[in-house]
Amino acid sequence: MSDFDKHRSAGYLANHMARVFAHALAERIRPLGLAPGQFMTLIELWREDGLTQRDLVARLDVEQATMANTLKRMERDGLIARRAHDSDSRARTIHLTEHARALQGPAEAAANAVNAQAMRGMSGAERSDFIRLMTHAIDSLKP
Amino acid sequence: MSDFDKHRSAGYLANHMARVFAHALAERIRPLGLAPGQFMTLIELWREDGLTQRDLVARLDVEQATMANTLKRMERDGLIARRAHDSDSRARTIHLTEHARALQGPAEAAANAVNAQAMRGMSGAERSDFIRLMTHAIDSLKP
DNA sequence: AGCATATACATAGCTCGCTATTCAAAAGGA
DNA sequence: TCCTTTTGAATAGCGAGCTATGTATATGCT
Repeated sequence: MSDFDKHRSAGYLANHMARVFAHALAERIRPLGLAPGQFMTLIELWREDGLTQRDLVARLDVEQATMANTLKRMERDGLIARRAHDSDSRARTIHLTEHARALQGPAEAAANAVNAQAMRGMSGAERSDFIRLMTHAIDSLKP
Repeated sequence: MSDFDKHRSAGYLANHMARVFAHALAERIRPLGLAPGQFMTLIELWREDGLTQRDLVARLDVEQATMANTLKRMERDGLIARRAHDSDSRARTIHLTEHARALQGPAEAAANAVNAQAMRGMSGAERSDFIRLMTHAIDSLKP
């Protein structure tokens, strides 16, 4: 009846692939007490501490409400602390705890391992095509 | 401090890409009263009606609990009806309503349009590489 | 036949996306 | 200065993914 084949649909594959990536990452960082959504936030804070929620929203391209909830969980889990902003009393700056700082090495190793596993068997050219084509799709779909 | 670049991380891009795909699809099928998670289930039921929840779980590679909740929402929204299974009283067969059947054309058109937009500007070879490399990553990560 | 195991589904409770709304503070214009 | 608009963040509520558990029915073994 239909010519729609999900195994040839970029959108279906993108969803499926994101789920298996998230699952693989979750397995590896769970022992560290981390969840995948927290990981991306940590990456930005490892790069630069003391960002505001607004900064993180811009860097990670998620909605503000999503980030607010992620930060709430991270605060609950002892990964971040928030301090009053110097010059804007609406904002708070976000700071890694010692514990979160200590996780950088193992967490990045976990992410690198997952990426390596996903691309195992791809040539170097295929790997850069893969990255390039995903970036292309993102740019083409983003409003 | 770190050599981790999210714009070169397959996992980060996979997550980001899945989000923009889902957002683009959601926008286009919302007028039909559909959400993205329901769409994939409908694809299977358009192909073959009267499947069980178990069949759908196997075909779509999601967890049983995820499918149970999706089906509950689809029943609530008048997309499916469930009937007692012929020979197994634990199971129920899942049947599309007339309304859901009528959505096949426009919904598949929406999905095709999103895929086309994502791959706009890719050559034919790049498109098939894209599909192939995503499939490769899924297979490499799946347990 | 009877009991143990396996299976189909439902439910609870979590993460992490989203939209929409609200609130307080900052910035800007008259 | 005062008022409007903009902006930073929180919250409510939903979808869709997950794990873990519960419950009823089938199935299989002895």
